[in-house]
Amino acid sequence: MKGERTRQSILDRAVDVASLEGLEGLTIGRLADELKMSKSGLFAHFGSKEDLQIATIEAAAQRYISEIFTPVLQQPRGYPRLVAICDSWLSYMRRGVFPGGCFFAAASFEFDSRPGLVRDLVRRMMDDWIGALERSIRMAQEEGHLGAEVDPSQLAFELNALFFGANFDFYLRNDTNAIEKAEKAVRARLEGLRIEPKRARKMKKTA
Amino acid sequence: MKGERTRQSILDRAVDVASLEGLEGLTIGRLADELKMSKSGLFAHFGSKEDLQIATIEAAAQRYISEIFTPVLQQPRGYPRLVAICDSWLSYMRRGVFPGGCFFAAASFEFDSRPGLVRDLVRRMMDDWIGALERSIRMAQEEGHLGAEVDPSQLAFELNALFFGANFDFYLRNDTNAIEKAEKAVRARLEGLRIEPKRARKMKKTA
DNA sequence: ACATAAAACGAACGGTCGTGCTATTCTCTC
DNA sequence: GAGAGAATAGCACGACCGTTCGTTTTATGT
Repeated sequence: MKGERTRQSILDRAVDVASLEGLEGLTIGRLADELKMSKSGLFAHFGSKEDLQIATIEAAAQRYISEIFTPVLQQPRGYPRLVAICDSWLSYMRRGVFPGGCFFAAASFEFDSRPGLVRDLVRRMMDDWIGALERSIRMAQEEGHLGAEVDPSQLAFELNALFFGANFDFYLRNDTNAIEKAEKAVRARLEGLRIEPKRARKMKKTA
Repeated sequence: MKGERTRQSILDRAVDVASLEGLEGLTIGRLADELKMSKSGLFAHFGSKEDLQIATIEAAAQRYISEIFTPVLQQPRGYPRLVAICDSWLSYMRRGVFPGGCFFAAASFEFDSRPGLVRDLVRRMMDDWIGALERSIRMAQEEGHLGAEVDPSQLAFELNALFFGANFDFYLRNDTNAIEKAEKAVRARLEGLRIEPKRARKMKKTA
């Protein structure tokens, strides 16, 4: 099917444009021009602007997952994998996977008070992301690498905040040390909570 | 002058709308309808959309400053004032000073990769804000409340990130504990760096 | 190679955008 | 309270928005 290939190339570009101009700033005419196709030809792949936005978010999520999670799945469960996820996020920022900064940070702030299907999806995606962070924190607890008193939801909140902070400092303020600052804060926070390997006890229990 | 009063009422509304729909989503026609005046009558106060956006940002900054900074200036310099600023920010979030969440968090992520006068102004505003945070951290060092090894730019980065994180968690994820999470993280971070007044040491337990 | 279905196009629609211009209405000052 | 000047309204323009529809091109299966 040729259609599927075209659709994918549209979405690839749409993701980049949306990371730069926002999901609402993404327009069908402009996208069509950039891809040298007609507005109506492009439009036919989606049926509405909202559907295009939704498909764009889904495409961005695929990129996000494959850039951040796929590489760390081979890391050993627990603390090492948690650190790997954080490093992976910061590397994803450094590599400029989306030209306008983290797609989901931008979409989160763009749609945080705009009811509709798009907002609902953005929220679901971010719930998944925070949920994944929490899960990896819990795994580290189960492996005995983090104390049981650590609140996964609290720690996930803090780590995510530092990531968004890095995006802000890097893309708006053009602080070349933005990512190092986030890295430093993340490392200090995690190491402060870590149970040192020598004295680490294995406490494999399902919560 | 009547014009000045009208202009102010336009900007009051513009700030609210922009916090909800973004500075780009703010349109002259819609704003005129809401204020029951003509597009051209409203437009005449500014001369261009970009000027309206810039005036809106300046109006939002006034609100920001009067809601966050003015109340804390009577706090004693140093650690108490630094804590007061943080508390004040979180209270500002809790009170819903802008209906769509922190105006500047939204504007920061909307314009972080959109060259132009608007972006330049948003950036200057955020530089000022971070600068103010850094200054209050340095004051606390000068007063001997924080160790000299603390890097003001690093700490300001972290505090700001936690504030933005609260905005994200509260407005997109509707987490009613968002602000408490940020508060907890901020308090823990600051207390960890604090040099306890010699005579006033007391045991504190944190849940 | 041909029939058929999929994909892309071109033109047009009603709306809204930002922005001019001119005319009218209101508000201050004397 | 009248005249001057500021403030607002009315209307039109061109550009672009998302969307529809009928046509033409291109790809696919036999």
